[in-house]
Amino acid sequence: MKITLKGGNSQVLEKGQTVGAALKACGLSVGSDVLAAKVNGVVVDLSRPLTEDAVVEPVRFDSAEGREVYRHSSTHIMAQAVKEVFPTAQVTIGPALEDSFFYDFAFERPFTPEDLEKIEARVREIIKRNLPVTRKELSKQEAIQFFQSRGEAYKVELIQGFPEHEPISAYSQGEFVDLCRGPHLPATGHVGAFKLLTTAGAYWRGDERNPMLQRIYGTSFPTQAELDAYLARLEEIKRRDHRKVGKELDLITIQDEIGPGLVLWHPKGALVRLLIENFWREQHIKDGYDLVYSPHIARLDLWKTSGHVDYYRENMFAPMKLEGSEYQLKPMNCPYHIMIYKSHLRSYRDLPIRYGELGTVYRYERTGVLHGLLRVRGFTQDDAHLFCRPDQIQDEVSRVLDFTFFVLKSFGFVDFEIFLSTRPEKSVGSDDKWVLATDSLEGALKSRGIAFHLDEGGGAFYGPKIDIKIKDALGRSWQCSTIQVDFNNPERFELSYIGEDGKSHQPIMIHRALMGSIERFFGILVEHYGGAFPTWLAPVQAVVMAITDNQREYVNTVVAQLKAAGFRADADLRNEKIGFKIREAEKAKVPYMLVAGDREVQSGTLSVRGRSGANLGNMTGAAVIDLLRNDVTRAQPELQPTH
RNA sequence: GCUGGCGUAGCUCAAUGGCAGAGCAGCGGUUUUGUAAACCGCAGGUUGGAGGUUCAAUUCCUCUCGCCAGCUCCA
Repeated sequence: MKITLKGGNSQVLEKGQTVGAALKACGLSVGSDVLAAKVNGVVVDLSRPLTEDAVVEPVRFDSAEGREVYRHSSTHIMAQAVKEVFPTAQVTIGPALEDSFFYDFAFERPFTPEDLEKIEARVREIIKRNLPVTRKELSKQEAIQFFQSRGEAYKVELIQGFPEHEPISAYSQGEFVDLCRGPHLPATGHVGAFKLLTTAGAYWRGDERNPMLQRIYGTSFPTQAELDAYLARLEEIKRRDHRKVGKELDLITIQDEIGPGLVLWHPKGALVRLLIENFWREQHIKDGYDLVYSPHIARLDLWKTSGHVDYYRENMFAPMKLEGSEYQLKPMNCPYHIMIYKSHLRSYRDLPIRYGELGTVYRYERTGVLHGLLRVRGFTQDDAHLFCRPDQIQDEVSRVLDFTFFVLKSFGFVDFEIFLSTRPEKSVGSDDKWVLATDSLEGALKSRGIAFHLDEGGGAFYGPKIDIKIKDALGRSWQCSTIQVDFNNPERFELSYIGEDGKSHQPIMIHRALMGSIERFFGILVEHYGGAFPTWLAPVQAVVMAITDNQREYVNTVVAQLKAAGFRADADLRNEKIGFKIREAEKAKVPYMLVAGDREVQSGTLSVRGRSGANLGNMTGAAVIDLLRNDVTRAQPELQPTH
């Protein structure tokens, strides 16, 4: 058989040689960094025998596939350790995650931190034993018998769900045998640095009616340095947590007395929010939206017409009775915008119509899902509804895409991931409509040269959608923006417009949100910047500090000058040393610190210190204003919506 | 909603059945200060809430509210 190393030379080998041997024969030095191999594009164990011509390629930790193999073997080692330390624990499933892995065990009690220490010690020992990992294939019957004999009821249940006549693979390392598709590392000694992270409860097969299993999370890396870097990143995520930073910077609180998931915006947080909202409104008006307002409650009948009572009830606050009819706190803005549309007879000439609103909605979220600002019960959507003719969908969506990227970039997000979700199994609307809408969305993405992932069947029941995920400074993705075509509401509310032909037609409706929820977006912004907002969003842009009481008057004059120029500046005239004032301003993440002592008063300047200690030298008040002005305009991208 | 952990001063955290404590912040004073913490003093509490066990509960038990980590959910 002819074996070719991808991008390298070929060798003719006898059948039955292992993949590892083949890689070597092709001239590759196979060290412990080679974890597995791709044979004709499929990742397999190095110990797999080859039987026919193939292109082979080493898999290392630097690829997603390599990391998966590495973490998967790591979780097997952890499972082996748990079985050795706690023989009564039953194994269930244990997959690799992006940066880590977990394994779920059926055990009579939760694992304690002391248990984890014991398990981790045993893991190190198993790594040291350097047990070879071997694969064997069993028939379904053999597999069931084998795992039954070992008392692994969950494995048996899994196998029973497998197809009848396909062989089932199991991997063993020493005494430990696990049902597993593989592939795996050649031996346990290939794992370098290992750490158990946390424990958690998790339902068997993710179903809350099933027994609760004990999940252990862990991670592993080839070197201690890589593990340390990962742990440092986790620390950084903790440091930037918007709940912590929000409290430290006095931006927002969520208080028990007010209620869970309900946010109080303190003056500084409210100011940042105001700046976000002002920007949002200005840009929407520029981009051809009509801004509207709608009330927080409406008759329950409206929500019956919209279908929310039928399909969304469990996420709605209970209705309240008033004057013999029921009213509902709004979970969505769309019905109101629809009613504004319906308040006139519309002509095809009026379309598209774009109604935008920073609309506050209330949703009853189950207590367990609430999470700081990222998941709340009362929040403001940057919502808009576009009503257009079917032939306008693509242009409208292209326009929204341009606008979305413009807005997101303005807030400092530059990495995006785009998903196009198509028709799910349960859906409303004719085939024609779905095809037209889906083609229009795809056409819009293509017209802008935007790469996207296809999420087949991931659309809403009422229409296809485009979701945009942003990546923050720590590389985490967040879904904020969504553009959804809706065939359902125009139908339910019997929307119409008079076409060129003088007949009545149904408009297409598009829901879209750019930031999603202001609360959530604000939380993400706080974490993205670690509280150090860019100057245009900073609640306090500059603090002018007096060294001694001698400069009080001078400082006040400078502050007045900055304020007159439209900047947010405070004076710090307290009886404190300059080091203390600097420290406080640094902790408050103020972008500019302007120090005035006798020298500055003499020369009519300020000693300018940037956030995080940058010494920007001495400048006049006018020069400081230029500096701030530059900084503020630089943060707003030169780019404009391109349509 | 489920599993586990947690809840003490404005904040961060001590005290494990026996008088509730520290640092920071706050207030008063001293100090007039040069780029991330000057010094002295004062005040600050229904230990999340309700009930129970006990001579005695922050500590043990029950219920409840909230938070945290997950699970589930997110038409």
